[in-house]
Amino acid sequence: MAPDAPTTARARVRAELTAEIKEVARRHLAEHGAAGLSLRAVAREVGMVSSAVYRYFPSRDDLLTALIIDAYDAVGSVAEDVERRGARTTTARWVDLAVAVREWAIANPHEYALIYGTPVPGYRAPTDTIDPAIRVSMVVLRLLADGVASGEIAVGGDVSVPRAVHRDFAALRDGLGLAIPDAVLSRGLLLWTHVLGTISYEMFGHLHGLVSDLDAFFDLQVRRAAQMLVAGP
Amino acid sequence: MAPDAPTTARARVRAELTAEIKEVARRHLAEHGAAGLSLRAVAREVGMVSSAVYRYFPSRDDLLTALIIDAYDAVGSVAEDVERRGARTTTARWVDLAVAVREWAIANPHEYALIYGTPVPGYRAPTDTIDPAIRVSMVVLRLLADGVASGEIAVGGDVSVPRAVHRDFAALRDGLGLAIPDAVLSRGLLLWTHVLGTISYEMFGHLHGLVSDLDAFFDLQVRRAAQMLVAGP
DNA sequence: TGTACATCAGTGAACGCGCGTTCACTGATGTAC
DNA sequence: TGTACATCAGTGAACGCGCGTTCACTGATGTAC
Repeated sequence: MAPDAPTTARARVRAELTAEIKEVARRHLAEHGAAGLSLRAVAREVGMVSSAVYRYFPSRDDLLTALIIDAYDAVGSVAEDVERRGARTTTARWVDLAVAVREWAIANPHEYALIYGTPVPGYRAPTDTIDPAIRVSMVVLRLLADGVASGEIAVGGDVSVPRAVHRDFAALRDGLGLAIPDAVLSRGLLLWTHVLGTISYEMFGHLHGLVSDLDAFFDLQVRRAAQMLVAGP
Repeated sequence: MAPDAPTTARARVRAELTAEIKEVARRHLAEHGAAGLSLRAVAREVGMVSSAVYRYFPSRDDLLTALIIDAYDAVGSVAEDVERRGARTTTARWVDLAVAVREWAIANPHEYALIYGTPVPGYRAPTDTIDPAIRVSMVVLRLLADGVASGEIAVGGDVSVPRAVHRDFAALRDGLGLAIPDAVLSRGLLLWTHVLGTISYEMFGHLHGLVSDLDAFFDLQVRRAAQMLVAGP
């Protein structure tokens, strides 16, 4: 988190205020959405004049970027923490991971929307967001590789993957040094997309009126996804 | 579409202008997002003074509601049209349906975001949106029922569904008069969520840099989903 | 340890902009007799 | 077919608001000698 322990009093206050601005901005995000995030309103609540915020963030977009990075890091470390909690079966890991991500989303709906919802119009994500953005995916991919290595995930037979997709899969596999056959990669991505799709469906209100016990529904669907993952093909 | 053929010249002009306002608003939506949709900007482009728009839509939210209903109706009729194009195998219908929805999304990215992305903050959808909203789901559910009836979809054995979820599934089934066992309903929803999840992933930029041939990737994933759907359990 | 200077945080005013919505009004279109 | 009246579309000004960003400035904190 902190790159260096702040030495001087001024540096310490600066770090604290930066954190406070982000904290208030996160709350405003929750109330008015990303497009309605206003520097002036944040400044008002922090107790600064609006121009003072520019000492901390050079523009509104930079503040937004900081929030996006924090959100990716938050859900990323949630995922990593779950994985650290002991080595169990592939299906149990899958279910725990999905449940943890959903719980984070429910606890932080607007931060979820910020990273998995509609992109903020006019906003171009800088390259700083790439590394935090892939942390969750990395956890999923390691889970797939472990499952293949342990034999829990049945690789399955003849899945013909188009050449272009095979190249993408190979690049992903080799770039990360993870041994995941095309068939498993395809299946894993399919089922993980389902997990995030279900969370989005729930968060964005599409299950309203259809599903009454959302916890039970999610649990059921994620367990079935885990079964499909290991069963093959 | 039109509830009644407009009789008088005034009524005809009114219908035309209402359509034109929506058309311009749709374009603005595409450029600035839902939160940035401005009545004044739309009025300016239509060539009216801003207050004149209030003759057609009583508020900004009503204009937004009209756009949301139109978007649901557009993708709904795309789905229904695909289904009307002859009766074939369940897997072929599934793939065609998914591909058609994705093509609509690519052609109308901001209308897709409007209905499947982050909800507009502060906007509460009125009940008028419910019926158009479920058209696509209805097509999917009919496809599941047909697949079960024809025997193409293997029902599979012992899927234990929690009581609460079973009640929701039963309500859905009975409300629509479609014979879809719990196991198939669960699997169908799981895989359809994957389809929309993959489309959202692509539309919202999460596959950028990972997948180069998006058409081939989507095609592969959707075919695999179709196989999983019919295979059971 | 003390002083001189540089750096930084925060102020307050201003620029120029856009927004949704209301209201009294003019003039055109439609309707009833 | 012609006239009197009601309805409707569109105008233009106004209200009250909020926004991001810049800039010259004061005063406090940190640093080098």
